[in-house]
Amino acid sequence: MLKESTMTVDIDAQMQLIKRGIVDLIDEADLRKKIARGKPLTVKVGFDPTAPDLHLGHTVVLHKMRHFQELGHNVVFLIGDFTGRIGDPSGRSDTRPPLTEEQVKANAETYKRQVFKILDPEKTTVEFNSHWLGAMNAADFIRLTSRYTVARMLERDDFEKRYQGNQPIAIHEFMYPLCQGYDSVALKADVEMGGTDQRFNLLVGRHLQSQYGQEPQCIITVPLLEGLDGIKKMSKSLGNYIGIDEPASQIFGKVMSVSDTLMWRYYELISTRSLEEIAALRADVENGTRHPKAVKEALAFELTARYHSEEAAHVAQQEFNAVFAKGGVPEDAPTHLCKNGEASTPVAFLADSGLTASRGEARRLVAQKALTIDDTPCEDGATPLAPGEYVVKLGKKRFLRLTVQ
RNA sequence: GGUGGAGUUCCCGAGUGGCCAAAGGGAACAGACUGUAAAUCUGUCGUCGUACGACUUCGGUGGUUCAAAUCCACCCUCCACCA
Repeated sequence: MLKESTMTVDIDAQMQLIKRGIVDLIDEADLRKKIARGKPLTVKVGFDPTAPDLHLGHTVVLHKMRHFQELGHNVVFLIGDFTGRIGDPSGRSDTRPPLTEEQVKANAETYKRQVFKILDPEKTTVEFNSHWLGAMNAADFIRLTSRYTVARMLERDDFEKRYQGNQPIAIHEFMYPLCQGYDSVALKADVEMGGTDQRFNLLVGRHLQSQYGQEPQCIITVPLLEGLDGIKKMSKSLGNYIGIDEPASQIFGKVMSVSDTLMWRYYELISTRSLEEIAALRADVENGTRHPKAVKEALAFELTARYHSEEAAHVAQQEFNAVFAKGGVPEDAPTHLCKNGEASTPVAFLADSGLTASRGEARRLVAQKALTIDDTPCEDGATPLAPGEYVVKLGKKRFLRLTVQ
């Protein structure tokens, strides 16, 4: 009896961590049952091999995977090399060119290097779904498709909308969820996770597993992290992302540019602080004990340190404050050389150095008082600079070290 | 296979022969205010020129015209309906 009650507490503790920041858990009772057996669970998450550059948006689910690892479970990092070749239907984007095996391998290596900044390599299995999907023949595949109905397929939100709105749905789009679901069968997954946009696909896996005589997986969805604009989801194509491979100064600076509202979202979803700690920070900001900027710096520091190192984060923080609070210049500012004094007018070197897209833009910005040379505002774009070295600042974010011979 | 519709500058979207580099909105950028936050105000937002200006652009190619994003022909792409 005593033993059983301590077990229950243990499960409660696990559930608390698992449930942090998630949107759906289907089905909670199921998950408790699975955990109660005391065997490590197989937790599966799929990734698209065409985009190996991870950004903070992807890390939401990676952190959740990490939570499972901390609780002693096994995590499968599944690279959807087979499904990736078919093309993601929900995006309705252009058909992606098929990847070669070398590309897939290279991308997989990139993935590993990146994800193990969060995941524990010891407790992570990397798999490729071409192993089992590629081995299927037509008969196998049609057998798979017989396990699901069109009506149920049309329950998916975007299919439903398109069907009702007389928008086309290609047949292969139905295959994508089936393949993904079959991955769960092949891996005998206990849990599958993904963004909220994946909910339907995850549920298909649950159904297929029971069709194939397995115990259905539990599914967990995590929120889609908003990008730097604070509105749209973080994505590379929208350009509102923070890549985890970016230089420390970039990560730090980008986090600092995020709005105060969004900062709390990042805290909840991608920082390792406890929820209590975050609530305390929020209370302090609200009653004026702490400055929101300081809280944001702490977040920027944490994230920069994770993807680089504490030292790098310190440097990035110092530089950030030197540059933006005191008007300094970043270390990695681009340089430009005007040979023999040629093209040394501001309009010319701004455009030639690539700081502006065109001379017209340079001219406009100068007219708008955006240009500072050696801390002196410059409104004259037409007068050549004398030979020497200059520090050029354009607006708040563009810098140039200029040498005129 | 047939019929009809659509393709405009980063995005959405006006524009049916000259007054169109092309309305409006969004995004973006700059300035003021700040904490490289938010909100707000102002301005900019094809290229080249200090500029009245010149040049390039409205899916592609060719044509009509003094003049085309706007008209015609063919082509490409996308979509809908019917089969």
